[in-house]
Amino acid sequence: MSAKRTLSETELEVLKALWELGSGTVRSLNELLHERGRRWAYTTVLTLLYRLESKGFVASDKTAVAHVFRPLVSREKLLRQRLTHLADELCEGTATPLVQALVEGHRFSADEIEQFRQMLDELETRQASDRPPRRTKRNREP
Amino acid sequence: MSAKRTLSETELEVLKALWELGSGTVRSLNELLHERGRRWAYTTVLTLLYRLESKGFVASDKTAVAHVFRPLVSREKLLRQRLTHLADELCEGTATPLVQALVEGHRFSADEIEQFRQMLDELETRQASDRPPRRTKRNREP
DNA sequence: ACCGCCTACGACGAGTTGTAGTAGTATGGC
DNA sequence: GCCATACTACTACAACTCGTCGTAGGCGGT
Repeated sequence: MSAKRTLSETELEVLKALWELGSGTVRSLNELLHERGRRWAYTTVLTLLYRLESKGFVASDKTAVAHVFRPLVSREKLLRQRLTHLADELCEGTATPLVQALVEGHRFSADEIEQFRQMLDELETRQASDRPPRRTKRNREP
Repeated sequence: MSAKRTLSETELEVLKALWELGSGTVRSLNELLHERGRRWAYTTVLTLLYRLESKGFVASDKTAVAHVFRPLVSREKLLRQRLTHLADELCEGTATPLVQALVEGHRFSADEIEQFRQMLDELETRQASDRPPRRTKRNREP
């Protein structure tokens, strides 16, 4: 129940497998991981899932005999979490230096750059019009 | 000599103090940290500096009696490093999802957005001249 | 020769990680 | 109804990291 924010290497690997499957039992996850080259004992995967659960990254449906695990955080959410953490750690919470470091540290194609421009456009109009509360994905009529 | 990439909380705190000072002895660093509320024994700071050194984040000039430590990585470099690691971990090395997560997860001012546009412009021209390998629909204009 | 500062190294308990084993429970086939 | 099987809950444990020093020994000034 203690929501810790750090994932070990192996825990992340299991979480990624879970993202791939959407959801699954220990067995199905272990099979997928086996294909990926991970030769783990069944209980090892189980342990990792427990740890993921106690850290708040996955949840399990325990109605069936074999519990079905599902991710509680998406890759995108985890990314946002990590980026926020990074901003807090190194930039007093501001994100601008992150953007800067990103564009300086990576080579983007012209297409990607164009895509970023569109993201900026969209962001701008959204923030300009969508002033009041908090945007969820519920869009009203077109 | 083993270049490890992880920094503990306290190690990062010392590194940040070192960034602030530019460079400094154990004593000067400890004084700064003391002002920041960190009540550490002298040798604690020394130990943390050793660990930072062995991980490749700082170096020391040992000619004087009191060794003078200096950072080997800037905040920007560390940021880039972390972002690259994040991309490798979660996005198979691609950085685009990071950009996406950044703009989705943070609220930027109009000024910042404008600034990002300029960064994109600059990036584009730099990459266009810097290297002519990839011909996409990049439309040049007079 | 002594004082004070400095470094090199060891230490140590708490927590995390990787990797299971085991004991006990529920279930489906006969 | 009973047994083999599959599954979970719990325990284990060595290696490693972290936070936090303590101590022994060297050197340069008075």
